[in-house]
Amino acid sequence: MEKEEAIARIVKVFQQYGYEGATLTRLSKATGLGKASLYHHFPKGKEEMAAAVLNSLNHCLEQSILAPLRGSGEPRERIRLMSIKVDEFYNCGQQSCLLAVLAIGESHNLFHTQIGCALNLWIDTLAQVLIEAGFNSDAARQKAEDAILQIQGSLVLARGLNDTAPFKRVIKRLPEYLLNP
Amino acid sequence: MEKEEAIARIVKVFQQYGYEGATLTRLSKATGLGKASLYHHFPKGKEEMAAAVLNSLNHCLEQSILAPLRGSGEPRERIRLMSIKVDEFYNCGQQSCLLAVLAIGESHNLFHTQIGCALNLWIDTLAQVLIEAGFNSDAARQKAEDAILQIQGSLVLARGLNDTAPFKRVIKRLPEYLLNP
DNA sequence: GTCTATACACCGATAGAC
DNA sequence: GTCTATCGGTGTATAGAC
Repeated sequence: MEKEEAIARIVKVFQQYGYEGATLTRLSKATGLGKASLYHHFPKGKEEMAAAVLNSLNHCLEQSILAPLRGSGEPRERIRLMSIKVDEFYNCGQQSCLLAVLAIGESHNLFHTQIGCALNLWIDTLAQVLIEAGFNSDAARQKAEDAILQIQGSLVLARGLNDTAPFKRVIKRLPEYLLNP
Repeated sequence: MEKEEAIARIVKVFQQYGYEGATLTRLSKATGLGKASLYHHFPKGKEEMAAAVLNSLNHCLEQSILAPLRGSGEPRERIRLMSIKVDEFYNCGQQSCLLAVLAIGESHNLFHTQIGCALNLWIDTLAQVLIEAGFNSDAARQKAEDAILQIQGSLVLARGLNDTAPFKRVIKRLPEYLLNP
């Protein structure tokens, strides 16, 4: 599908500029399509593009992060794999999280349900691994929430300090942090 | 000063909508001033308003968070006080961090230096307290960075999950987290 | 399916009366 | 110091040719 490539480029525009800053002009330049062509693929315009972008993100999250977590190996190995995939997913900390960016401005009202679902799904899936690793339900949920929280915080700091070191540090210690009692 | 009150209202618009979403119409409604009146107070328009908002934030950060950290009491007591002030500062997790919001979109290019300085100042001041508490320089810096990272991450999660619990949890355990070896 | 041309609303910004 | 009125530019969205 060529549409997948277009969506991938649209994702980057929303990530970098946020919902309000992702203008049709920028989206047009990023995809190489004219404005009218964008409306051919996304009849409801920008809102539909953002929805498609969130669907794409859910798909990527599922394929590259959640699927490994639900795998059949040792919990420690699955978490190690997730860390690697998270590192790839955010390009070593150089990219903002779309879920966090779209939680600001008008897009918050439009998509807060889907944003919440995506975050919760990630947390729940990670918590399940921790339960398998021997933690009780509450501790697992809290640790999982904490892991996502640290990933998000490290992305904010990486952007704010213009230095990916905080992200790299969080990713590196993630398996140890999650599995230590 | 009445201008302080106007800036306080402008802050909330930038927090909620981001730089691109903070339109003059919204800023006008929020302050009760006409567009032309806003230009009387901020001749360079929106960019100057955002700069004023960042100055105001730096002032608030200094007064309510950094000053207590530089106080003369026990490190443990100063950090406890900071936690309380951070809780107030972000309205118990209901408000986004302006530094994080302005690090997205065009405002990132305009203000990334000031955003980085503000974050670094906070981290450095906190690290100094930890050094006084007995940590070596590297450990103190890392712990301080981690604390700010967790605060930022908890704000992202609070917004994304529409639940301030993650923020409250981070704030509650902050003193213990920072001072345990 | 893509383009050019265009419609209309809103944006940031300014002029000038009060 | 605030307002109304207005400017040029840009935003989203559409019409219609190819």
